[in-house]
Amino acid sequence: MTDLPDLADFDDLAVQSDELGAQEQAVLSRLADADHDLEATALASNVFRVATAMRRRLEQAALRRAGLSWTAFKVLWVLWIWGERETRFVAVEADVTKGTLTGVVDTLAGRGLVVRRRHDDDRRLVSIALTDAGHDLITDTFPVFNAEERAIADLVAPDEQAALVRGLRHLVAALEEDAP
Amino acid sequence: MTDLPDLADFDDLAVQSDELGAQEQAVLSRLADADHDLEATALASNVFRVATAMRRRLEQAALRRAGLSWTAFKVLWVLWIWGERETRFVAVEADVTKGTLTGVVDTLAGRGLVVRRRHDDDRRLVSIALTDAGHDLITDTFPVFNAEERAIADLVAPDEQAALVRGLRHLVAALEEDAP
DNA sequence: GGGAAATCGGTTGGATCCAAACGATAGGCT
DNA sequence: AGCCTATCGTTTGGATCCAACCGATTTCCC
Repeated sequence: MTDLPDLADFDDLAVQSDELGAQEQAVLSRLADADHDLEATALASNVFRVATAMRRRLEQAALRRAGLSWTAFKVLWVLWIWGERETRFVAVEADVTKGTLTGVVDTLAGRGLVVRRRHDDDRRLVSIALTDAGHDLITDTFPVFNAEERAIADLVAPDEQAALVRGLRHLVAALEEDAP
Repeated sequence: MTDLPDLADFDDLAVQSDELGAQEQAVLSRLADADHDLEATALASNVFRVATAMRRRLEQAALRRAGLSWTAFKVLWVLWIWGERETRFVAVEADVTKGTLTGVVDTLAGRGLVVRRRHDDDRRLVSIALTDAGHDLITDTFPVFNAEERAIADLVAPDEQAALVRGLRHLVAALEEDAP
């Protein structure tokens, strides 16, 4: 097989702006002549790149030391915010399926961070609550997490940050309203 | 145990704007008195909510029918954009670890969608390429995926979409530059 | 030429993640 | 009272996901 080119070989691709990363440049090259919507791709791909980079930073800076996965943290946080809640509610708030939540709660319960309680009257329902250890862990971890959120937010100017939040809220609302 | 409150019980929480969802309202209630940066939380949480909702829509509308997971699709797409590439390159572009990529490529190779080739000269290296079947699948799937990206982008006004993309690109660049 | 360090892709162990199905339970209707 | 439908949380099967580690290979230095 012939020698494979280096990524740097693509620096000479025509671009719309020097803001674009190499991946977007390659996409332009590949798709520009075709019936593809690059602006739409730009929105989606940049949302995902931001989300992935932010999550990685937050996991490294705040969750690793606490030994928490992303979703485990979200579950503790939802219970901290809302108090003892039923499984179906926590799954919605943590944005995972009930099946996934069962597994994550198994892990947290195994560490003594949460407990499950069967509902007295409707025995289909199970509620989940933080233990003292779980409460201590989330109150220790959240400030570190929030400080890193602040550090990330400070990477852009205040007015741009506000504009981003506004636009993202509009998009979230529209996505949730437009859901089938 | 006492009756657990309904989610609707929280509608009376004081809020900054009727744009806020119930979760942001609960966060305000819980955290507003404490040493927490809600604006920073707003940026991060809205990025993640948009990313999760978009991914769900794109998976439902375009990837499910093709039987592709999110990362499987990304791998096919990266190989389609860049051509045959080494494992280390594809892992970076698809934004997963080499270990994860190995598993995903196992799955795709098992379906006859990609092949692995050992490098002639440097026998540490393995490159991955689309098969004809893989090429057909990505060229069939991507237009559907892109149309859904367009439908999502059209949920906000063109000027707001442009502002979002610009802000997100700045944040991506800043995050990647600020990485340790 | 030989040894040390670095890199590569893959393996290990354990956790997450989903859709679909299941058993248990509740509510409505006849 | 009995049957049917719906809901709940869990289980199943299989895929993804990571950090850490491993064997194989390459490169560099003495």
